[in-house]
Amino acid sequence: MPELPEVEVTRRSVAARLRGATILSVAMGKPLRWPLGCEPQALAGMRIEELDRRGKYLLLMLNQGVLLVHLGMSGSLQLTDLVGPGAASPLGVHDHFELKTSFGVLRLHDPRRFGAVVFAGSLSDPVARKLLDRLGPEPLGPDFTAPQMFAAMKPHRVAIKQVLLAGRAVVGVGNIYASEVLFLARVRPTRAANLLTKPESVRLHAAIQQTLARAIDMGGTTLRDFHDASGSAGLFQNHTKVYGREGQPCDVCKNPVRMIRQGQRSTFFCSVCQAR
DNA sequence: CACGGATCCTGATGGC
DNA sequence: TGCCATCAGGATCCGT
Repeated sequence: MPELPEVEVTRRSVAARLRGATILSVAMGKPLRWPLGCEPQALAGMRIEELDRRGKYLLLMLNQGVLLVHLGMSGSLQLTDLVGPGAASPLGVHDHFELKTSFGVLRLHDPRRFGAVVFAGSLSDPVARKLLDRLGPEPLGPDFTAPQMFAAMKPHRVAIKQVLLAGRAVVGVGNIYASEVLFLARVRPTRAANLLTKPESVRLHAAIQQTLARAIDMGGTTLRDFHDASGSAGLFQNHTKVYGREGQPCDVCKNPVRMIRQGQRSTFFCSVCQAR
């Protein structure tokens, strides 16, 4: 499910309510992608000082460490009251991690369990660095520039869409937004990354920033089950130009949108608007 | 290093 | 209705 916009929407929906909360207890369901890395109850008593994000990782900054939360393909967070009418019910079959805090109950719901919650002593801890070090620049941050992205494409002769997904040239662009961004930039997804021209890299850079920012503003993309921590669905799925629109007329030229497979993932594009 | 493919897991969907 | 194959928003690991 979640690409960068969905994680950011999740972060925003949780941050204001959990900042300053003290962890009271921890409950776990089935194993996630990676082990937590500490005794669950060792988190009790720690305080959540800030909620940050790096790529698709949500970072719960604690006074004695950090929890790195990844939503995988099907994860979402839910935040409910600790007591009262809106209080959390017992853990469901797909609830695999729960933090009871003084300000509310935070749960990770993740049917496919590709998600993860990992504790590290700090962001410079090897545990955290192993996950974060390889990530490319933040698409909405100052390190992401058209020249930097152009240079990052140079070592790669594979299709540009796959390079976007790999997260080294820029982080956070997943399968939906990769198709959208390439359409907006008028670059064919199959183009060899190292053959991207400078003008194209300028267009692609702008398309990435614009598309992700817009998706965040719209609350992300809800295809089937994404919701922010308060339960609200996103709206961006109503505005995709190519993703999920195989056979439908292109917004710009009316030619049918095509679907191909690249690396076992679907790619959508317009063969006229994205001629090469 | 770069690349392609298998892999983790569950649920929805479509063909027969 | 059941059964089977395929596909789904991610990302790592392994062999070449």
